[in-house]
Amino acid sequence: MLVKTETQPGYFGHQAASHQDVPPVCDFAFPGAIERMGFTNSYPLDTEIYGEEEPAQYLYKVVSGAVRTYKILENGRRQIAAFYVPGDVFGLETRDEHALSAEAISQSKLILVKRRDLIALASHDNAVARLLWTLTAAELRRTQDHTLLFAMSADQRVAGFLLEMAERLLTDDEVKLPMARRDIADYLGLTIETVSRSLTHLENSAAIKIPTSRRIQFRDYAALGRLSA
Amino acid sequence: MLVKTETQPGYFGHQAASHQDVPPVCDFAFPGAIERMGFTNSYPLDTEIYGEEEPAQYLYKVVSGAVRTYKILENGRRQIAAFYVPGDVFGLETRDEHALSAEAISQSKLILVKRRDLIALASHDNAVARLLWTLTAAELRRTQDHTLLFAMSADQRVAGFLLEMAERLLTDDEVKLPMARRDIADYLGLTIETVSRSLTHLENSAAIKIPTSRRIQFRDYAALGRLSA
DNA sequence: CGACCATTTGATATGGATCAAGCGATGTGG
DNA sequence: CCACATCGCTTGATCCATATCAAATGGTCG
Repeated sequence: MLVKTETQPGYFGHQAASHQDVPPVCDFAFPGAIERMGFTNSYPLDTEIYGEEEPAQYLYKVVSGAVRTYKILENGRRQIAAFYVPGDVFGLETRDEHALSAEAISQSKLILVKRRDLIALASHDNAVARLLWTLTAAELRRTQDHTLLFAMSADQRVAGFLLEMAERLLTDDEVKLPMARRDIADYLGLTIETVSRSLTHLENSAAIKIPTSRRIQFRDYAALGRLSA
Repeated sequence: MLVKTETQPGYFGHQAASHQDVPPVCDFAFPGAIERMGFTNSYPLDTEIYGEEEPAQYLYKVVSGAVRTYKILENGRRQIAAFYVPGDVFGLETRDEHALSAEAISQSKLILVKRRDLIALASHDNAVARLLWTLTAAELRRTQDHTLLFAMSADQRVAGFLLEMAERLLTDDEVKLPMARRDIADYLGLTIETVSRSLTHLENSAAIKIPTSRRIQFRDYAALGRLSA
């Protein structure tokens, strides 16, 4: 549960099908009709998508690549709030200005939809209004789960992080991490050294295997789950 | 910004007045018409309002007293997610089950509104739909700010916490804390001893004065702000 | 092949946890 | 009204997980 995230609409069961009459362009979380209101844009590695306190003009959906949102604290530390991978939606701000900055972690292709248009649409299309709510709610859930990680030890945080990534990126019992150790460290509130050591612990305890630093093979979910608990 | 929270509707300026035609029973965050759909209930000190994984039946607004939401981790630690004081709304869950438990921190009076009724209303009243979204968004913002605290030192977390409380509870340069040290510790991811020591540091540095353990007088906001930064 | 940068590994330092005592308010019974 | 128990908080002493500092390794790209 802790590492469960949910990007799909449909928390309210009977309402989930509200967009199914429109053939979806993408597999989930936001429907074709809305995507077609937007356009595609590409971002090279480590480029800014938007900055903190910039006006929030767009809602973004990841087509390919990956994105981090973060904030630089006055003490110089960077806290990463979330990672977004293909299918995820981000940038749906609640005020007119972004609370966080966003950067492409790797060469990324995004769909951008004008926030103003969406809000206007939501004011007479109830399904759109519900979608905006649902997306915000999913983000809230994800952020709450993130908070819980901070009550745990370094090894537990890393295990929890891996399970979160596995849920979103697993293919053939392996995850190709889109982010560097520094990003993982800044997401978990640890140093890169500690992240590295924790990964080594997990490998030594036969929970995972690390053929290369970006590839994590899952050997023993139960062990990871026990740790992340 | 870090400790800024916002319970009032109206992120979108021109939309904020959508409920003003109904005379509000309470001062802010959710309008009289909706409150009248609900009823009042009282909870003694330290009693459960709802438990994790219970069906989410109601939305709650604090009339008097105070509430904490939290989760008990498998390692036995309790992570407090948020505190709610008079005027605050909580319990607006995204799925059909609560993600967190809620308890009254002190003798509390709450207004309860049936979640199902609200969602039904939202499906044809656009202003209600926007309100639900706005409330969820405010909660997201609050949770994001909470996450940032974990990137800081103990003294900084405590200073940040005090500023957050000041924003919501300040009268005459003094805050009457509704919660015990243990609650503060579990909110900040520290021990009660460390919270106590940090408060002493802040008092020694003349930023605050602590006439009794529940009363905090603010002497030097700049110093607190500098710390919490 | 060689330079560069990310990652891992090693040695040491430290902030906050833990363990343990003291203190101060509140309440109870004599 | 005062001993005395209780409970929450503060203060003190020590320990430990993780940070920090430093070096070695390895993968990538010219």
